Amino acid sequence: MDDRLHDNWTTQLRKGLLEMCILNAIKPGRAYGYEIVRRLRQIEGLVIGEGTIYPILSRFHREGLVETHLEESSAGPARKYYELTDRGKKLLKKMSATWETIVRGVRNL
Amino acid sequence: MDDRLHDNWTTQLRKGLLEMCILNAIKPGRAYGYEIVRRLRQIEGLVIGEGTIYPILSRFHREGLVETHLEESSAGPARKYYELTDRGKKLLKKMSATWETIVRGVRNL
DNA sequence: AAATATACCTTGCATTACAAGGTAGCGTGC
DNA sequence: GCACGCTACCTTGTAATGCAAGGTATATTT
Repeated sequence: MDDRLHDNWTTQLRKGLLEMCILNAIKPGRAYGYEIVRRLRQIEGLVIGEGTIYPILSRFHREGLVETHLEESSAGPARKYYELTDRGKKLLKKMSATWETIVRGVRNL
Repeated sequence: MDDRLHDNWTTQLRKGLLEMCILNAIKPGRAYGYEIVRRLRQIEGLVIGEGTIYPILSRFHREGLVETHLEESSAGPARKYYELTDRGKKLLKKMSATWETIVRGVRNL
Protein backbone atom coordinates (compact mmCIF):
# COMPACT_ATOMS: atom_id res chain seq x y z
CA MET A 1 0.00 0.00 0.00
CA ASP A 2 1.21 3.46 -0.93
CA ASP A 3 4.08 1.97 -2.87
CA ARG A 4 3.36 4.47 -5.58
CA LEU A 5 3.74 7.41 -3.20
CA HIS A 6 6.85 5.97 -1.62
CA ASP A 7 8.54 5.23 -4.93
CA ASN A 8 7.82 8.70 -6.18
CA TRP A 9 9.22 10.09 -2.97
CA THR A 10 12.49 8.21 -3.25
CA THR A 11 12.86 9.53 -6.80
CA GLN A 12 12.64 13.05 -5.41
CA LEU A 13 14.96 12.17 -2.59
CA ARG A 14 17.67 11.21 -5.07
CA LYS A 15 17.68 14.72 -6.51
CA GLY A 16 20.90 16.41 -5.62
CA LEU A 17 22.05 13.44 -3.62
CA LEU A 18 23.12 11.64 -6.79
CA GLU A 19 25.40 14.50 -7.73
CA MET A 20 27.29 14.19 -4.48
CA CYS A 21 27.58 10.43 -4.84
CA ILE A 22 28.83 10.65 -8.39
CA LEU A 23 31.45 13.23 -7.48
CA ASN A 24 32.42 10.95 -4.63
CA ALA A 25 32.73 8.01 -6.98
CA ILE A 26 35.06 9.97 -9.26
CA LYS A 27 37.13 11.42 -6.45
CA PRO A 28 39.56 8.57 -5.74
CA GLY A 29 41.12 8.94 -9.18
CA ARG A 30 39.13 8.59 -12.32
CA ALA A 31 36.05 6.76 -13.49
CA TYR A 32 33.87 6.38 -16.55
CA GLY A 33 30.10 6.56 -16.75
CA TYR A 34 29.15 2.95 -17.14
CA GLU A 35 31.47 2.03 -14.29
CA ILE A 36 29.88 4.56 -11.94
CA VAL A 37 26.44 3.21 -12.76
CA ARG A 38 27.49 -0.29 -11.75
CA ARG A 39 29.14 0.90 -8.56
CA LEU A 40 26.29 3.08 -7.33
CA ARG A 41 23.72 0.42 -8.17
CA GLN A 42 25.19 -1.72 -5.43
CA ILE A 43 24.32 0.86 -2.81
CA GLU A 44 20.87 0.22 -1.40
CA GLY A 45 18.41 2.98 -2.12
CA LEU A 46 20.61 4.52 -4.76
CA VAL A 47 19.38 2.92 -7.95
CA ILE A 48 20.60 4.75 -10.99
CA GLY A 49 20.40 4.25 -14.73
CA GLU A 50 22.34 5.49 -17.72
CA GLY A 51 19.66 7.95 -18.68
CA THR A 52 20.27 9.60 -15.33
CA ILE A 53 24.02 9.65 -15.11
CA TYR A 54 25.09 10.86 -18.53
CA PRO A 55 23.20 14.14 -18.33
CA ILE A 56 24.72 14.73 -14.90
CA LEU A 57 28.23 14.03 -16.13
CA SER A 58 27.70 16.38 -19.07
CA ARG A 59 26.59 19.08 -16.66
CA PHE A 60 29.65 18.51 -14.48
CA HIS A 61 31.85 19.07 -17.50
CA ARG A 62 29.93 22.13 -18.59
CA GLU A 63 30.34 23.57 -15.10
CA GLY A 64 34.04 22.85 -14.96
CA LEU A 65 33.83 20.33 -12.15
CA VAL A 66 35.45 17.54 -14.14
CA GLU A 67 37.88 17.00 -16.97
CA THR A 68 37.46 14.20 -19.46
CA HIS A 69 39.54 12.16 -21.84
CA LEU A 70 38.78 9.20 -24.04
CA GLU A 71 40.57 5.91 -23.74
CA GLU A 72 40.24 2.90 -25.95
CA SER A 73 39.10 -0.33 -24.39
CA SER A 74 39.99 -3.83 -25.47
CA ALA A 75 36.59 -5.05 -24.30
CA GLY A 76 34.17 -2.71 -26.08
CA PRO A 77 33.78 0.87 -27.22
CA ALA A 78 36.00 3.69 -25.97
CA ARG A 79 35.51 4.89 -22.42
CA LYS A 80 35.21 8.53 -21.40
CA TYR A 81 37.08 8.94 -18.16
CA TYR A 82 36.26 11.72 -15.70
CA GLU A 83 38.57 13.38 -13.16
CA LEU A 84 37.72 16.05 -10.60
CA THR A 85 39.10 19.53 -11.13
CA ASP A 86 40.00 21.74 -8.18
CA ARG A 87 36.60 23.33 -8.47
CA GLY A 88 35.01 19.91 -8.36
CA LYS A 89 36.97 18.91 -5.30
CA LYS A 90 36.07 22.10 -3.47
CA LEU A 91 32.40 21.77 -4.31
CA LEU A 92 32.35 18.15 -3.17
CA LYS A 93 33.90 19.15 0.15
CA LYS A 94 31.24 21.83 0.62
CA MET A 95 28.49 19.40 -0.34
CA SER A 96 29.71 16.80 2.11
CA ALA A 97 29.72 19.32 4.93
CA THR A 98 26.18 20.47 4.09
CA TRP A 99 25.07 16.87 3.86
CA GLU A 100 26.39 16.07 7.31
CA THR A 101 24.68 19.15 8.74
CA ILE A 102 21.37 18.14 7.24
CA VAL A 103 21.65 14.52 8.37
CA ARG A 104 22.36 15.73 11.89
CA GLY A 105 19.49 18.23 11.69
CA VAL A 106 17.02 15.59 10.57
CA ARG A 107 18.12 13.20 13.29
CA ASN A 108 17.37 15.87 15.92
CA LEU A 109 13.82 16.03 14.63
CA MET B 1 33.21 30.64 -5.15
CA ASP B 2 30.67 28.27 -6.57
CA ASP B 3 28.10 29.52 -4.12
CA ARG B 4 25.64 29.54 -6.95
CA LEU B 5 26.19 25.87 -7.69
CA HIS B 6 26.11 24.92 -4.04
CA ASP B 7 22.92 26.85 -3.33
CA ASN B 8 21.21 25.29 -6.30
CA TRP B 9 22.35 21.90 -5.13
CA THR B 10 20.90 22.34 -1.64
CA THR B 11 17.60 23.32 -3.22
CA GLN B 12 17.57 20.00 -5.05
CA LEU B 13 18.63 18.18 -1.93
CA ARG B 14 15.56 19.46 -0.12
CA LYS B 15 13.29 17.76 -2.62
CA GLY B 16 11.53 14.91 -0.95
CA LEU B 17 13.41 15.47 2.27
CA LEU B 18 11.06 18.29 3.21
CA GLU B 19 8.07 15.99 2.95
CA MET B 20 9.53 13.63 5.50
CA CYS B 21 10.41 16.49 7.84
CA ILE B 22 6.96 18.02 7.60
CA LEU B 23 5.27 14.71 8.31
CA ASN B 24 7.63 14.33 11.23
CA ALA B 25 6.72 17.77 12.50
CA ILE B 26 3.02 16.91 12.42
CA LYS B 27 3.45 13.47 13.95
CA PRO B 28 3.60 14.30 17.69
CA GLY B 29 0.01 15.53 17.58
CA ARG B 30 -1.09 18.36 15.39
CA ALA B 31 0.42 21.42 13.83
CA TYR B 32 -0.50 24.24 11.51
CA GLY B 33 1.44 25.51 8.51
CA TYR B 34 2.91 28.71 9.80
CA GLU B 35 4.06 26.89 12.93
CA ILE B 36 5.85 24.20 10.93
CA VAL B 37 7.65 26.84 8.91
CA ARG B 38 9.02 28.41 12.07
CA ARG B 39 10.05 25.08 13.53
CA LEU B 40 11.82 23.74 10.47
CA ARG B 41 13.56 27.08 9.87
CA GLN B 42 15.53 26.50 13.05
CA ILE B 43 17.08 23.35 11.63
CA GLU B 44 20.29 24.19 9.83
CA GLY B 45 20.21 23.45 6.14
CA LEU B 46 16.46 23.10 6.10
CA VAL B 47 15.33 26.61 5.23
CA ILE B 48 11.74 26.65 4.14
CA GLY B 49 9.23 29.32 3.16
CA GLU B 50 5.47 29.55 3.03
CA GLY B 51 5.42 29.22 -0.74
CA THR B 52 6.98 25.81 -0.25
CA ILE B 53 4.99 24.39 2.60
CA TYR B 54 1.42 25.18 1.67
CA PRO B 55 1.49 23.29 -1.63
CA ILE B 56 2.99 20.31 0.19
CA LEU B 57 0.33 20.36 2.88
CA SER B 58 -2.39 20.58 0.24
CA ARG B 59 -0.92 17.56 -1.48
CA PHE B 60 -0.79 15.63 1.78
CA HIS B 61 -4.49 16.28 2.24
CA ARG B 62 -5.29 15.35 -1.34
CA GLU B 63 -3.41 12.08 -0.86
CA GLY B 64 -5.14 11.26 2.39
CA LEU B 65 -2.04 11.50 4.54
CA VAL B 66 -3.47 14.17 6.84
CA GLU B 67 -6.78 15.44 8.12
CA THR B 68 -7.42 19.12 8.75
CA HIS B 69 -9.67 21.29 10.81
CA LEU B 70 -9.84 25.02 11.35
CA GLU B 71 -9.50 26.62 14.72
CA GLU B 72 -9.86 30.24 15.63
CA SER B 73 -6.92 32.01 17.15
CA SER B 74 -6.99 34.87 19.58
CA ALA B 75 -3.77 36.22 18.09
CA GLY B 76 -4.53 36.39 14.37
CA PRO B 77 -6.47 34.67 11.61
CA ALA B 78 -7.79 31.12 11.96
CA ARG B 79 -5.27 28.27 11.90
CA LYS B 80 -5.63 25.14 9.83
CA TYR B 81 -4.42 22.26 11.95
CA TYR B 82 -3.08 19.06 10.41
CA GLU B 83 -3.07 15.57 11.90
CA LEU B 84 -1.61 12.38 10.44
CA THR B 85 -3.99 9.68 9.26
CA ASP B 86 -3.05 6.00 9.52
CA ARG B 87 -1.87 6.17 5.93
CA GLY B 88 0.28 9.15 6.79
CA LYS B 89 1.80 7.38 9.77
CA LYS B 90 2.58 4.28 7.74
CA LEU B 91 4.14 6.27 4.93
CA LEU B 92 6.27 8.25 7.37
CA LYS B 93 7.54 5.02 8.91
CA LYS B 94 8.48 3.70 5.48
CA MET B 95 10.15 6.97 4.56
CA SER B 96 12.19 7.02 7.74
CA ALA B 97 13.44 3.50 7.07
CA THR B 98 14.43 4.37 3.51
CA TRP B 99 16.13 7.52 4.73
CA GLU B 100 18.22 5.58 7.23
CA THR B 101 19.21 3.09 4.55
CA ILE B 102 20.33 5.85 2.23
CA VAL B 103 22.24 7.72 4.92
CA ARG B 104 24.07 4.50 5.78
CA GLY B 105 24.71 3.77 2.10
CA VAL B 106 26.17 7.21 1.48
CA ARG B 107 28.40 6.95 4.54
CA ASN B 108 29.87 3.70 3.16
CA LEU B 109 30.90 5.55 0.03
C1' DA C 1 -4.34 54.88 10.36
C1' DA C 2 -0.14 52.95 9.61
C1' DA C 3 2.87 49.45 10.61
C1' DT C 4 3.92 44.77 12.22
C1' DA C 5 3.08 39.99 13.06
C1' DT C 6 0.25 36.21 12.15
C1' DA C 7 -1.78 33.02 8.88
C1' DC C 8 -3.39 31.39 4.71
C1' DC C 9 -2.99 30.65 -0.54
C1' DT C 10 -1.65 30.82 -5.85
C1' DT C 11 1.12 31.49 -10.13
C1' DG C 12 5.16 30.86 -12.92
C1' DC C 13 9.87 29.49 -13.28
C1' DA C 14 13.97 26.60 -12.89
C1' DT C 15 15.73 22.29 -12.00
C1' DT C 16 16.06 17.58 -11.76
C1' DA C 17 15.44 12.06 -12.28
C1' DC C 18 14.18 8.70 -15.37
C1' DA C 19 12.03 5.76 -18.85
C1' DA C 20 12.48 4.91 -23.49
C1' DG C 21 14.90 4.93 -27.33
C1' DG C 22 19.07 5.29 -30.29
C1' DT C 23 24.17 4.39 -31.86
C1' DA C 24 28.21 1.66 -31.91
C1' DG C 25 32.32 -1.58 -30.67
C1' DC C 26 33.69 -6.22 -29.25
C1' DG C 27 33.27 -11.23 -28.43
C1' DT C 28 30.82 -15.95 -28.53
C1' DG C 29 28.29 -19.54 -30.61
C1' DC C 30 25.80 -21.33 -34.53
C1' DG D 1 28.69 -14.67 -42.02
C1' DC D 2 25.44 -13.22 -38.53
C1' DA D 3 22.64 -13.13 -34.57
C1' DC D 4 22.96 -12.36 -29.78
C1' DG D 5 24.61 -10.21 -25.65
C1' DC D 6 27.49 -7.17 -23.14
C1' DT D 7 29.84 -2.96 -23.01
C1' DA D 8 29.63 2.04 -23.52
C1' DC D 9 28.02 6.23 -24.95
C1' DC D 10 24.13 9.76 -25.78
C1' DT D 11 19.31 12.31 -26.46
C1' DT D 12 14.36 13.37 -26.00
C1' DG D 13 10.13 13.96 -23.51
C1' DT D 14 7.64 13.54 -19.18
C1' DA D 15 6.57 14.15 -14.34
C1' DA D 16 7.53 16.07 -10.15
C1' DT D 17 9.28 19.31 -6.97
C1' DG D 18 11.13 23.80 -4.42
C1' DC D 19 10.72 28.57 -4.30
C1' DA D 20 10.46 33.52 -5.22
C1' DA D 21 7.03 36.74 -5.77
C1' DG D 22 2.77 38.21 -5.08
C1' DG D 23 -1.91 38.27 -2.98
C1' DT D 24 -5.64 38.16 0.95
C1' DA D 25 -7.11 38.82 5.65
C1' DT D 26 -7.10 39.16 10.98
C1' DA D 27 -5.26 41.01 15.34
C1' DT D 28 -2.11 43.94 17.93
C1' DT D 29 0.82 47.87 18.61
C1' DT D 30 2.32 52.60 17.78
